[in-house]
Amino acid sequence: MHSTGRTTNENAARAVAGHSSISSFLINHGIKPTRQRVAIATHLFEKDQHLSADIILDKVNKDSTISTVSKATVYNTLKLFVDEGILREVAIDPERILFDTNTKDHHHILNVDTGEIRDIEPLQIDTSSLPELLGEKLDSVDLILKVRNQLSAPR
Amino acid sequence: MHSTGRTTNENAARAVAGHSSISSFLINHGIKPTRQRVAIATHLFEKDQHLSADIILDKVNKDSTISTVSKATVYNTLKLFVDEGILREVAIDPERILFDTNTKDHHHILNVDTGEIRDIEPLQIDTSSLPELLGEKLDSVDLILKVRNQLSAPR
DNA sequence: ATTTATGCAAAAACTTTGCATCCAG
DNA sequence: CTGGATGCAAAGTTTTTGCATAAAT
Repeated sequence: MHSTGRTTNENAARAVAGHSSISSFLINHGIKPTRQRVAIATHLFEKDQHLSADIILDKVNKDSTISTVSKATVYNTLKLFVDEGILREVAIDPERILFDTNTKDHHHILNVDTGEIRDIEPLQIDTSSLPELLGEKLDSVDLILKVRNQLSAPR
Repeated sequence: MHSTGRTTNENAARAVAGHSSISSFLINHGIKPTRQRVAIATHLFEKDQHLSADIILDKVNKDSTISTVSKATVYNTLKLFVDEGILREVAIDPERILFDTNTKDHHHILNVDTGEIRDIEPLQIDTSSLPELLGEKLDSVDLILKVRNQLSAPR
């Protein structure tokens, strides 16, 4: 229902590239660009990444060239960004709720040894054996491939 | 490394069916069957289900024909069950960490309107377009299909 | 001036830890 | 007895809420 002809992520990238046009990026999505929100958005959207609420808090308050922010505001702002569709909340690792700045259709690889998360292109999934959805429609497909380091036998 | 010729779930079902042989089920998995653990396991494994820590606490303490249990013990016991492989921690909904009594290979459908979670058989996934895993090996595949109720137009 | 939105301190909810107690050998 | 395991109160984290303040009309 946002009527730009551009995807969210192109906007985000452009906004960051164009430095302080983070503001217009937020405005374009119906979000008032307060100092705190601009500070949070600047750190969030600097690249595609998966961050937890308190990592974001740290980032923002360490480099507080823009503004310092409370924990509550970080949580509230992240929730707002999710509601407005510029950020995605993902349950990749049960240990931590992460926010994913890539809102395009994609899947994840989680290295359970290192905690590293990588984005991958959507894979083909054969849903022909799926039981029919009565009165329901498919909304999204979350796929997480968990991998481990090959510590021992290379074979 | 557990050497019964039976799957975990058959054991669980049998254990519950055979009433107080929950104890032997726990013992078979190297878990000392204390009163608290038996109480928790009895409620957990009564059927395949997805429960959060405090739902389990409620269940156990409401019907405390066996024992009453503190919150901490529920958390510690659940973690123990996960470590011993009779329970699975799943990140299906970012809002809540759930424990899944079905430890067989399977996937999930989450109805985001109702919060209901259903198990489904593993679907075929085409991994041919996957980037190669250098020094890593695939450990598990988590697939969550999110569905919505068809509130409006059926077409 | 009134209304609506914002940001944060405090409260609530969730999870972990340290230690007193229990139990098996 | 003794050593290891157990269970929980209390501490530590994380998240939400309610309200004082700020912005917009």
